Amino acid sequence: MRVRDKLTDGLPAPTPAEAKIVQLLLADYPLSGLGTAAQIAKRAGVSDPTVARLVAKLGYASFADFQAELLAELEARLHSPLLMMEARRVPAGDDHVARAYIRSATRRMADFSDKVTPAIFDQVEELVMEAPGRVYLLGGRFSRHLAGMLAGYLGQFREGVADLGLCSSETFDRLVDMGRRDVLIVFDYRRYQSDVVRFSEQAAERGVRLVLFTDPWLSPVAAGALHVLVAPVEVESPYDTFLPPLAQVEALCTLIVARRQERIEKRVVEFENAREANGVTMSGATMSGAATKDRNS
Amino acid sequence: MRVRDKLTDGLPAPTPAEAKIVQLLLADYPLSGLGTAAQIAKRAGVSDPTVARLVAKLGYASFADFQAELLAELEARLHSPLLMMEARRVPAGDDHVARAYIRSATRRMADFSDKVTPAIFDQVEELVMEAPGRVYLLGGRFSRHLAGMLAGYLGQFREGVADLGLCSSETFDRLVDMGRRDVLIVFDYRRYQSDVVRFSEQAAERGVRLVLFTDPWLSPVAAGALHVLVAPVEVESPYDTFLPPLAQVEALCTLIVARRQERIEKRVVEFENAREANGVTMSGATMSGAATKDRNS
DNA sequence: TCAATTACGAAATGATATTGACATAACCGA
DNA sequence: TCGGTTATGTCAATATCATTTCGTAATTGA
Repeated sequence: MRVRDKLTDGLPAPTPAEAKIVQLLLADYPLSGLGTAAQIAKRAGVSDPTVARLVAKLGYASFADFQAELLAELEARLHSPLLMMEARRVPAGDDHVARAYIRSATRRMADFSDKVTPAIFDQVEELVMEAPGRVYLLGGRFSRHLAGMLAGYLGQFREGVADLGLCSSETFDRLVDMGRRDVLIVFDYRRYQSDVVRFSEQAAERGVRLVLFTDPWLSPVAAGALHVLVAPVEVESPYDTFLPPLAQVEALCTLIVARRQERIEKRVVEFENAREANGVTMSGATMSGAATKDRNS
Repeated sequence: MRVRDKLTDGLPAPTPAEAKIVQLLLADYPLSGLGTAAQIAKRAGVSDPTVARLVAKLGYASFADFQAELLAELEARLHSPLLMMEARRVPAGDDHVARAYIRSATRRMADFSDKVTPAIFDQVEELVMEAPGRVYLLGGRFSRHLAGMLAGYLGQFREGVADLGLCSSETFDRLVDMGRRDVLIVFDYRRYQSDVVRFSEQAAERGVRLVLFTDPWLSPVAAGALHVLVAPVEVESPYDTFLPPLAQVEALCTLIVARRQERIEKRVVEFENAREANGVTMSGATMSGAATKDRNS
């Protein structure tokens, strides 16, 4: 039963003081119930114990219990309209699964874009580009592909970038080469993989500075990480989405390029020349892509 | 200034503990900030005074002051649902590079989500899941990670999935095993890689059915492909984005799961058991993630 | 009008929260 | 490697809160 219903129908014969409180709580439901019991009492013009007695009468074990239910309702009310907001344009429901998924993921991205903390990107950018040692990349079963992608970009930006790939027994051998001067970038999303966590912990013990990409539930790696980049992953799908994490990766790369333009340009040009010379990319009618693409299209 | 803005931009260089709190508060904003400071501290894994110090740093006289503003915002939001739209404020222009990028990518995604053609997903789903032979995955320098990710998912859905990884000279040896019964899924975005194109063409000649993920300028592979999935890649960045392509990949997987539930569930459960038995994932307080995750958080 | 019952507030209490002071640990520059 | 600095947890003091107890006022039924 909803809290609101209990307020309206839960009391067969409310006393005058009770009526005052109920009226106040319903006035701008559910916000008025969010403060302390004392505040409610004062605003309703009754004494503190009367409020306590009321919630007890309504069947709650305590005022805290009552407030917890109120919060749960508020959460439901706050979450669903937010996520439905943009979906309403389309008579959702019998939409195609694929399009529904992309819409859902897009909404998640929009939600995420308002919660980005730029400062952490600055810090990670600084750490990764200034690290005197090497930069190692590690990921879980799926997230390792994010690691690989970031490794690909970083390799264009600086030397000494190493993608550890799949975490195997041999991977642990790499630990002996890792130390204070190095940085380890870990991707770990639920369900957190024990080998990734163990490797990260051992690296942290060796003084390696850790950067962690994870979900809001925080991988255990977070404990030893210097910087933690959190991204939402939930969508209307049995699987979690990697779109927000990928957005973080790409945003970080964009930031690095913006900050270290001169240093990177030289390096990228050399790469391009090497690739060109070996005919790696199609020469013909291709547009200038990647790092050198023109911006006017 | 809104509380949320202070959280995202109020700290030029948040300390690790501060970052933890900020992320928690943003995670399900603004509800997570409604409890007591002690609750927040416990959930963020920091001490009570650290929370108090943070709100002080953000310019609030006290924690109560901070919470009062939070409540005021919540009230405004609840009273006029239209205000929720206003939350999508227009960036001032001198926005941080990282956030500007994510906003840009989000807009690209929103644009893309209106242009999805569901039919092609159905066709690809059918082709991939019904193919009597094997399913091969191939990608370019960066896009091969998308291929790897899709390979990871597909491997859970059916047998005979092979990620070809980096296109090397040895990769071409695999051609001899490929034939009419097989499917090759190619990821090729500008700049199109000649080895990927050549491999795909030769596969097509052998009767392998091709599925191509590419950008609007169409990789040369498109000529011999049975199905082509196009996704926009341009953003406000020197690099192209892989967000829309990744969204396609994830949407395809979601579709497959939705269509082949029974068949897949058995397979996934077996995988899970094997992983469980070998302690691959953290056993403790981890939520049930991925395919078996619960949806009530 | 009276007595019994219920409602209610004042004060007290035990618990909890906030915040300041202090100490330790981590970090940074030399 | 070593001071100086900052960050952060521990402890303690104070304030506040929820809740119990008790006494009084209001209400009800005869």
